[in-house]
Amino acid sequence: MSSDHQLHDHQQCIRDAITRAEKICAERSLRLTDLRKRVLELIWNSHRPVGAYALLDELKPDHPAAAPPTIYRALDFLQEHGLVHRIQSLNAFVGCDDPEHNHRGFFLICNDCGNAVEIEDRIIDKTVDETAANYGFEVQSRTLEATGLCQQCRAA
Amino acid sequence: MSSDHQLHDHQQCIRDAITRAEKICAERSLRLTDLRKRVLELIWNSHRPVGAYALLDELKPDHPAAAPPTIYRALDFLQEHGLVHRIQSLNAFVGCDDPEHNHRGFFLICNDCGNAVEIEDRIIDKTVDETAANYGFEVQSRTLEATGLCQQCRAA
DNA sequence: GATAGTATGTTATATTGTATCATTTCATAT
DNA sequence: ATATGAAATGATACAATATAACATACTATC
Repeated sequence: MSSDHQLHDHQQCIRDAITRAEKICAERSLRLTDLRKRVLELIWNSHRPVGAYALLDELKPDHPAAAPPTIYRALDFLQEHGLVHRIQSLNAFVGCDDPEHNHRGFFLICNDCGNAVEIEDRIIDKTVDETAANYGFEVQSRTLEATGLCQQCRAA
Repeated sequence: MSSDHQLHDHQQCIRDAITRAEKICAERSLRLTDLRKRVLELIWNSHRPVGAYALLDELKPDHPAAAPPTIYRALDFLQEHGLVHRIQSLNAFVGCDDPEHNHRGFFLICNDCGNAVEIEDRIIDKTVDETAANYGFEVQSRTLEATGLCQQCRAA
């Protein structure tokens, strides 16, 4: 069945994300603790941005001591090393597909299904930096988030 | 003295913003009440994004009944009609220079002085929309905020 | 196994934002 | 001028998001 296949893909997707994280943390001598790994898994459970308190609720069953700082510290670590991104317009977090490459994503957030896809696009980054430079502004960080309808939801 | 001139410019800038707001509200049969006008003035007191609770504190002396909903309702009104914008990465608000023209700004936020400047740039908007379209995504709203150093602060 | 640095536990609190219902104000029609 | 309905504001309570501060536990290295 297709749903089995999807399910398999989904589980695989999470495992891949964890594998990438483990690789990076090993390379950089970072400690991907059980807690941090678990939070990363929970984030990857969907492609929707997830709020810190939603993660906390999901974490609590198998981690009763979890409190807000627990989550926020794990998220800080994961963000700091590019494993997750924060979606400013939603106060929520998504996994990063490509943590090896230091970057700031461009997020497409579907108003219908809620999924967020991250795009890396050098042209946009360049255009943004150059436009800012025209105003004498030196860009250090970018936040670029668009909401709208994803391909699937437009078709449906 | 230069500071006098600056002060004058600043006061003039606020008055201009209010004048623009009055014009727009008159044209559209909107009610720019004393409260809303006052909140808009407070926002224009600086070019820095201001938080809702900071506005509330500034409002309270001459408006003792003010409570969080007071501010948020005024901000909703002002945003809805393009008179102010929300800076998502700061949970704060800035006045809009060009409320006549329905748009989403591109904000340059200085990490040093805290000022935010709004740019309107059709090329960026177009690039964003087109890039999204390459992924089958139809953009409905954009959030574009860059932090860095403004011209003045780079020079200093 | 002592120690120093990192990570987590624990409690409390700060900050940001809404829900809800009561009251007042305002424009319009009568 | 007043009745009326819609819009705006008052007032109270609370929800949701995020951090401060200090105690304890873990882990790598010596």
